[in-house]
Amino acid sequence: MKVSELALAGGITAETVRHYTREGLLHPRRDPANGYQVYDGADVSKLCFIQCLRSLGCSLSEIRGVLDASLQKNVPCPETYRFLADRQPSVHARIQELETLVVRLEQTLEAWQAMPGDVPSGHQVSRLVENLKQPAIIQAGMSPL
Amino acid sequence: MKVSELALAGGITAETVRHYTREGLLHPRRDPANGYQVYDGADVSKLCFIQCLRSLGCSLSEIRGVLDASLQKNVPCPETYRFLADRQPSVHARIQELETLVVRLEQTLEAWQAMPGDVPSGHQVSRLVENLKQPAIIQAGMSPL
DNA sequence: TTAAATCCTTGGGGTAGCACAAAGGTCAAA
DNA sequence: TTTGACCTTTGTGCTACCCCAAGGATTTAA
Repeated sequence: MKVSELALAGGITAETVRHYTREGLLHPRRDPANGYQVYDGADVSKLCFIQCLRSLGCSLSEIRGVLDASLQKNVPCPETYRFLADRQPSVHARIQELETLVVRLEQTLEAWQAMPGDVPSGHQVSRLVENLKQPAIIQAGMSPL
Repeated sequence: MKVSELALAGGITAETVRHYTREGLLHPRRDPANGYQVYDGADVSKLCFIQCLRSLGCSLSEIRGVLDASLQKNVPCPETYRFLADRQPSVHARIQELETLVVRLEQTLEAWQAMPGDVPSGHQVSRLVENLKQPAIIQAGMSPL
């Protein structure tokens, strides 16, 4: 299969597939006839795995590491286990963070809606948004997870 | 207060404060004596607000928009309400996504641990990680939330 | 069969949200 | 007064992409 076919299967763009390939996450073979990059079914499931890890906050180089390790030993190795296990706390923390924020957000919006008048104005409203100005639960650098 | 003091108060780096200032999110006054950027208490709560919105997945330019609108009318305006309200679904979706992924992750790790032998190897393990290769629940472009 | 539309390639540039380093000015304590 | 920790601006680098253009290959439709 060609780039855009793999991209379609993985729900991403061909550009991103090319990017992953450039970064050494995918290893297509070359069609000698036309120089096209050729992927197979294994690359589709690899791509799903990549997307899971991306969504769990892993960088491309980390993912490359996991992929390379699994590939070398031809099986998911202890390093992969460690790596995945280490991810857990930060994912839980991120979920917690988002849940806290969404509650704050909802409180703010509800209070806003409950206010008399179509277009709430004045320092009434100012106090509502104060809710969203509370000190962040966010730890440095964790947000983009 | 100076950059690094504000940074400390907000739990971020001075570089990031400077970045936000360059991007027009913060508007410090200048100490004419030494050219230092001077911030006040309002900037601290502004910074908390910024971090909340960042954590909810807003870009700096979006945040600048909200901040400018609130500043112009001297009060959080309907646009701000709309903006915040529009955020809700994607935050819920992201929480859902992370929860699904974390369950998969835990299943994978539990199954891994339950396996006989200290260093699980062979195609036994391969099948475990297959769990993480299921088609992504992820919608294009939503992950970095 | 030939022309048009749609792929593919490489290459370069742009983006956000920072981090880091250089070169110089400032400030408070010893 | 000197040291060391701060501040300033400027500029470069990073990650994980996206978008565009030039030029070749392939597919499709007349």
